[in-house]
Amino acid sequence: MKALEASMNELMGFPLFAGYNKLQILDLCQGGQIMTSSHRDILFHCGKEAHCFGIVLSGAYKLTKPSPLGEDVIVHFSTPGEALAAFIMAQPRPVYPVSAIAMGPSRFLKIPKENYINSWKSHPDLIFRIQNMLSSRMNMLQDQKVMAKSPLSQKVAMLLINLLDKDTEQGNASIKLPMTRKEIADNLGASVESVIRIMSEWSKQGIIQTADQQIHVLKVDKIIEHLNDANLK
Amino acid sequence: MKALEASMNELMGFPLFAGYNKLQILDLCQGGQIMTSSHRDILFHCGKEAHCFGIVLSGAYKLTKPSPLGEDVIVHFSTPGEALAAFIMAQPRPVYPVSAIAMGPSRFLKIPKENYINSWKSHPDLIFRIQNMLSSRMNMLQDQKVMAKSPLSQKVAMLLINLLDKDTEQGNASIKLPMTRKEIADNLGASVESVIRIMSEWSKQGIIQTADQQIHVLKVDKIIEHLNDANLK
DNA sequence: CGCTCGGTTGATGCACATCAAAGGCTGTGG
DNA sequence: CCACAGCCTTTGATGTGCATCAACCGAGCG
Repeated sequence: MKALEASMNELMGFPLFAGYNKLQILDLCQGGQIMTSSHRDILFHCGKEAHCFGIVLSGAYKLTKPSPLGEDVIVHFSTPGEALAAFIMAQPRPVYPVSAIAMGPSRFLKIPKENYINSWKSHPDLIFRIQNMLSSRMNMLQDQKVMAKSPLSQKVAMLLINLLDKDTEQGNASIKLPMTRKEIADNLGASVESVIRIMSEWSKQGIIQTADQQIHVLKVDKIIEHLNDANLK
Repeated sequence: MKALEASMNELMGFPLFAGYNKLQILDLCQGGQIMTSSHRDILFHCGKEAHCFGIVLSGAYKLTKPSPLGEDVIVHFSTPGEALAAFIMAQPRPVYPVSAIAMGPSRFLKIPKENYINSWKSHPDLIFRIQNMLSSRMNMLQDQKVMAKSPLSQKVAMLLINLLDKDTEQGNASIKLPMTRKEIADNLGASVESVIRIMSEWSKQGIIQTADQQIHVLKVDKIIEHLNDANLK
């Protein structure tokens, strides 16, 4: 738990706080703490009562939920600038619907629930931005649901596209967060082996390339093409 | 499009407006129209610009989205009291992310977008209720995602439980909306035939019973048991 | 050096989708 | 009033995408 000031630059860069000045942000985040997590550290547990919400500062967190079969399913990947658990603060006695686990070293600004109910509530524009975040996350979930009957390779393609950083330069792009095949599988509801079979095929074809947990997409158009193609492979 | 007054009783009964009086509700809904839909009427189309949001008054609507394979996937079933498209009103130029189609005769209160941005926005409690609706819908989507690897029969069981009306009397309950097996399949990302095979088995065992599109669950505990059971069937 | 973790590959089987065919039911138009 | 077209349900036969099981390898690490 370090000083809030130190991360002010990051905070001011996030769309969530666009147009707010330093003082306003300090007020909104007062009493907040900066949590630094190592790889696989757990930020909060699914099912526990939620006293805080917060914002991802750096790195990434995966949001997981235990399946009836014991293994954890990854519901969402959260990247810097995203708000976590803000959506449930409006409930009388909120409970985390998922667990949050760090993927590599990450940092998180943890803010007390009271702030949301007191100061955030009186900023309708802020609440609207939260609402937009939430609705865009729901959209992603719906899009995934729509692909339920598509072949696994298309689901993988979709996931890659969604996670791509937009610094595309001539059809070349990469995914910032360190992601294992298992995590991809856990997100898609598939088995590791199946994901590997698909992705190593793409590696051979030079469409993607993995180095040190970082996935680079060399031929974005090929992936998109695959996404739209009716014929599988 | 009938007078708003006529449906005031319904509106006042919804949790969304709990604690609000007639005048306040009239103000919030001013300029609204009551749409009456017949079976399979389309309320709005996925992809069209959204000038209105609204509230389901009676009957039910299914929210669908076209899949890459052409067929429509059902993303959600909306029942009376639920708000539709309210979540996206905060966007500068909102577009319906799904289509809404009536299941049997239904009624819908259609409210202009401006109301949300003007009058609704200044009622933080109202916005919080909307946010809670949205987050509970997202929870359902997440729960479904978690069951991705479970056998189909458990997914069907889960769906039935979620749709059950809570007027349970000695393990007997029923689902209000008229639902075909195809709609269940379209919601679960399965084929009609598979759903039928599962449900007719349950019918034979006297666990459920269908009459005139209404599904009655005679032995709720059996369904719940099936949901938790590790062994499939 | 044993350990865990991530990736990879092959063999086998099963839960579903798919295809096909048929009967009941409702509404619609000639 | 009958014919016809849709829609919903059902049942059986056949095929397949992917899970599962079982190994094995290389790399980082205490």
